[in-house]
Amino acid sequence: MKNSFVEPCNPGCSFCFLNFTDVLCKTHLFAGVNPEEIGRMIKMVHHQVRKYSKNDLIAQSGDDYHSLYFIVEGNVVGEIIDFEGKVLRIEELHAPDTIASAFLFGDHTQLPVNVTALSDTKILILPRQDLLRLFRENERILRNFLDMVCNRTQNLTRKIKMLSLGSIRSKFALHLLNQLGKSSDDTIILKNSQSELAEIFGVARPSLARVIREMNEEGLIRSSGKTIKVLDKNQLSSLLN
Amino acid sequence: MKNSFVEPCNPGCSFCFLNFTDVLCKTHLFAGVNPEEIGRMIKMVHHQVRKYSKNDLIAQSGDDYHSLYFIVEGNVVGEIIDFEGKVLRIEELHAPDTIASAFLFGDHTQLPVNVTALSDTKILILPRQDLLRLFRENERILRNFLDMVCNRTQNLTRKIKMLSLGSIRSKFALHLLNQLGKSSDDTIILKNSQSELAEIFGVARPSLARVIREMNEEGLIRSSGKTIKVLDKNQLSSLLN
DNA sequence: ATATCTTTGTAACAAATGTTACAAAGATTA
DNA sequence: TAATCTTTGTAACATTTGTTACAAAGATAT
Repeated sequence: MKNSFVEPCNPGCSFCFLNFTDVLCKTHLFAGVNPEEIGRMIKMVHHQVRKYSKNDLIAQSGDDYHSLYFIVEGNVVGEIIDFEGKVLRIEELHAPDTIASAFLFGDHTQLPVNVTALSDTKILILPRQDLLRLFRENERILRNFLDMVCNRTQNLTRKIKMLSLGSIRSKFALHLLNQLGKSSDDTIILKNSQSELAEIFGVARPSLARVIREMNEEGLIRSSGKTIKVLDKNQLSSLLN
Repeated sequence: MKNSFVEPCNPGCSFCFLNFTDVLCKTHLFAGVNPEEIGRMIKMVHHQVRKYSKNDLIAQSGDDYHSLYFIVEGNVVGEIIDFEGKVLRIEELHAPDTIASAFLFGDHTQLPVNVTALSDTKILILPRQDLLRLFRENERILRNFLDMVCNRTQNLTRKIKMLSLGSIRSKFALHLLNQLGKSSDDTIILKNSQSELAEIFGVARPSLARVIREMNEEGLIRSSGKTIKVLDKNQLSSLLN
């Protein structure tokens, strides 16, 4: 595991991030920056690599999140603890994800979750001020960060649009119209199973199946398995009100 | 309306943004930057002020959004047009809002809506590259932009959490626990009417009223009007699974 | 081909939510 | 105070969705 050929970034550095520049250039933040340049950039600013063992607490709900945490090795989980001490909600992150980048700026920088190591994990830590310095030094890194947050905003917005639609019928209609948008053909081949779609919509699988059958009976679509032909686009889009 | 004392920012400038620095310093992006500095910064980069009359189309769905649009005067609306030409969804923006800042970066920079002037409107336009230049020149502006997008991400995430909860009961429980979070007292005074809450939750108002009555009957809460005392915090939080 | 697993289709019933309508209680204004 | 408007509480009924269970159809591995 340990790479004995890597010189530490400075004489006091006991466990150097330079072991992980190949991982870092796979993160969104450093995409398109070559490993040498990443090394040069990070050496310029304050940084730290920390090792955690399985089940170690990496960060605690309520902590002020003033540094960006990159997972360079391992897996972590975000958990909310309720009043009784029970675990409530879980999101898993894997190596080369970035932890909670949306909480590094904005009015509330307190973490909303406990972050725990699921396996032996190594984290590169960059203080907020030093990340800002990287933004000034390398516009590509700034662009990458802006792309990350804007992409997330767009995804969240899409998800809210989906969840805001009242009925299963309208959620499915939105999904069909989105898939249709690209091609001029009226036939769609679903990429997800019914179970997956039901999960995305936040509904029960048999309920989705029933709605699909009803839409067939009413002549809105003609479906068989994953292949669906849209027969009445206008009526579908009128479901989105 | 016209301020005859303002010198244009350059000799070729027919309608100068310098009329609006007092508006711009109220935008999130330029918050904390004084009007003189805003003037100095914007003069350095490409920019444009455009006037629109009521009902003018400002930007069209599908347009590549390569410049940031500031509303310095007036009101606009974002609309989605369906296959039949009917207007589907509406969001209003007012003077000093910024239009669609989440679509200036990321993988998809095509606008998802038509933007139309609701009244006589003036828009300051800053190309993406020039906004990036402002970010390099003034860290406060960069911080403001990062704060804006991160705040939005946090809000959207909260909203998704709310919408993902299946039942009205659990949505109301989450709302109560959020309000409670700050104070150590167990009594809450709701800030919204039932109708507003129902709107936020995306449910029907009488349905919410029914759920509140049931939670009273079961001894979870004791409510009368907008005053609610939480009696069983543990059971409330167990609704969030 | 057989066995096994996953996906899809369906039905019966339970539970939750929406709809509509109206009355009571507060709040506001003349 | 009276009149009016808004908010809240409630009931009856319709509609939608969830739950559970099972069968049929595909897919995959042996």
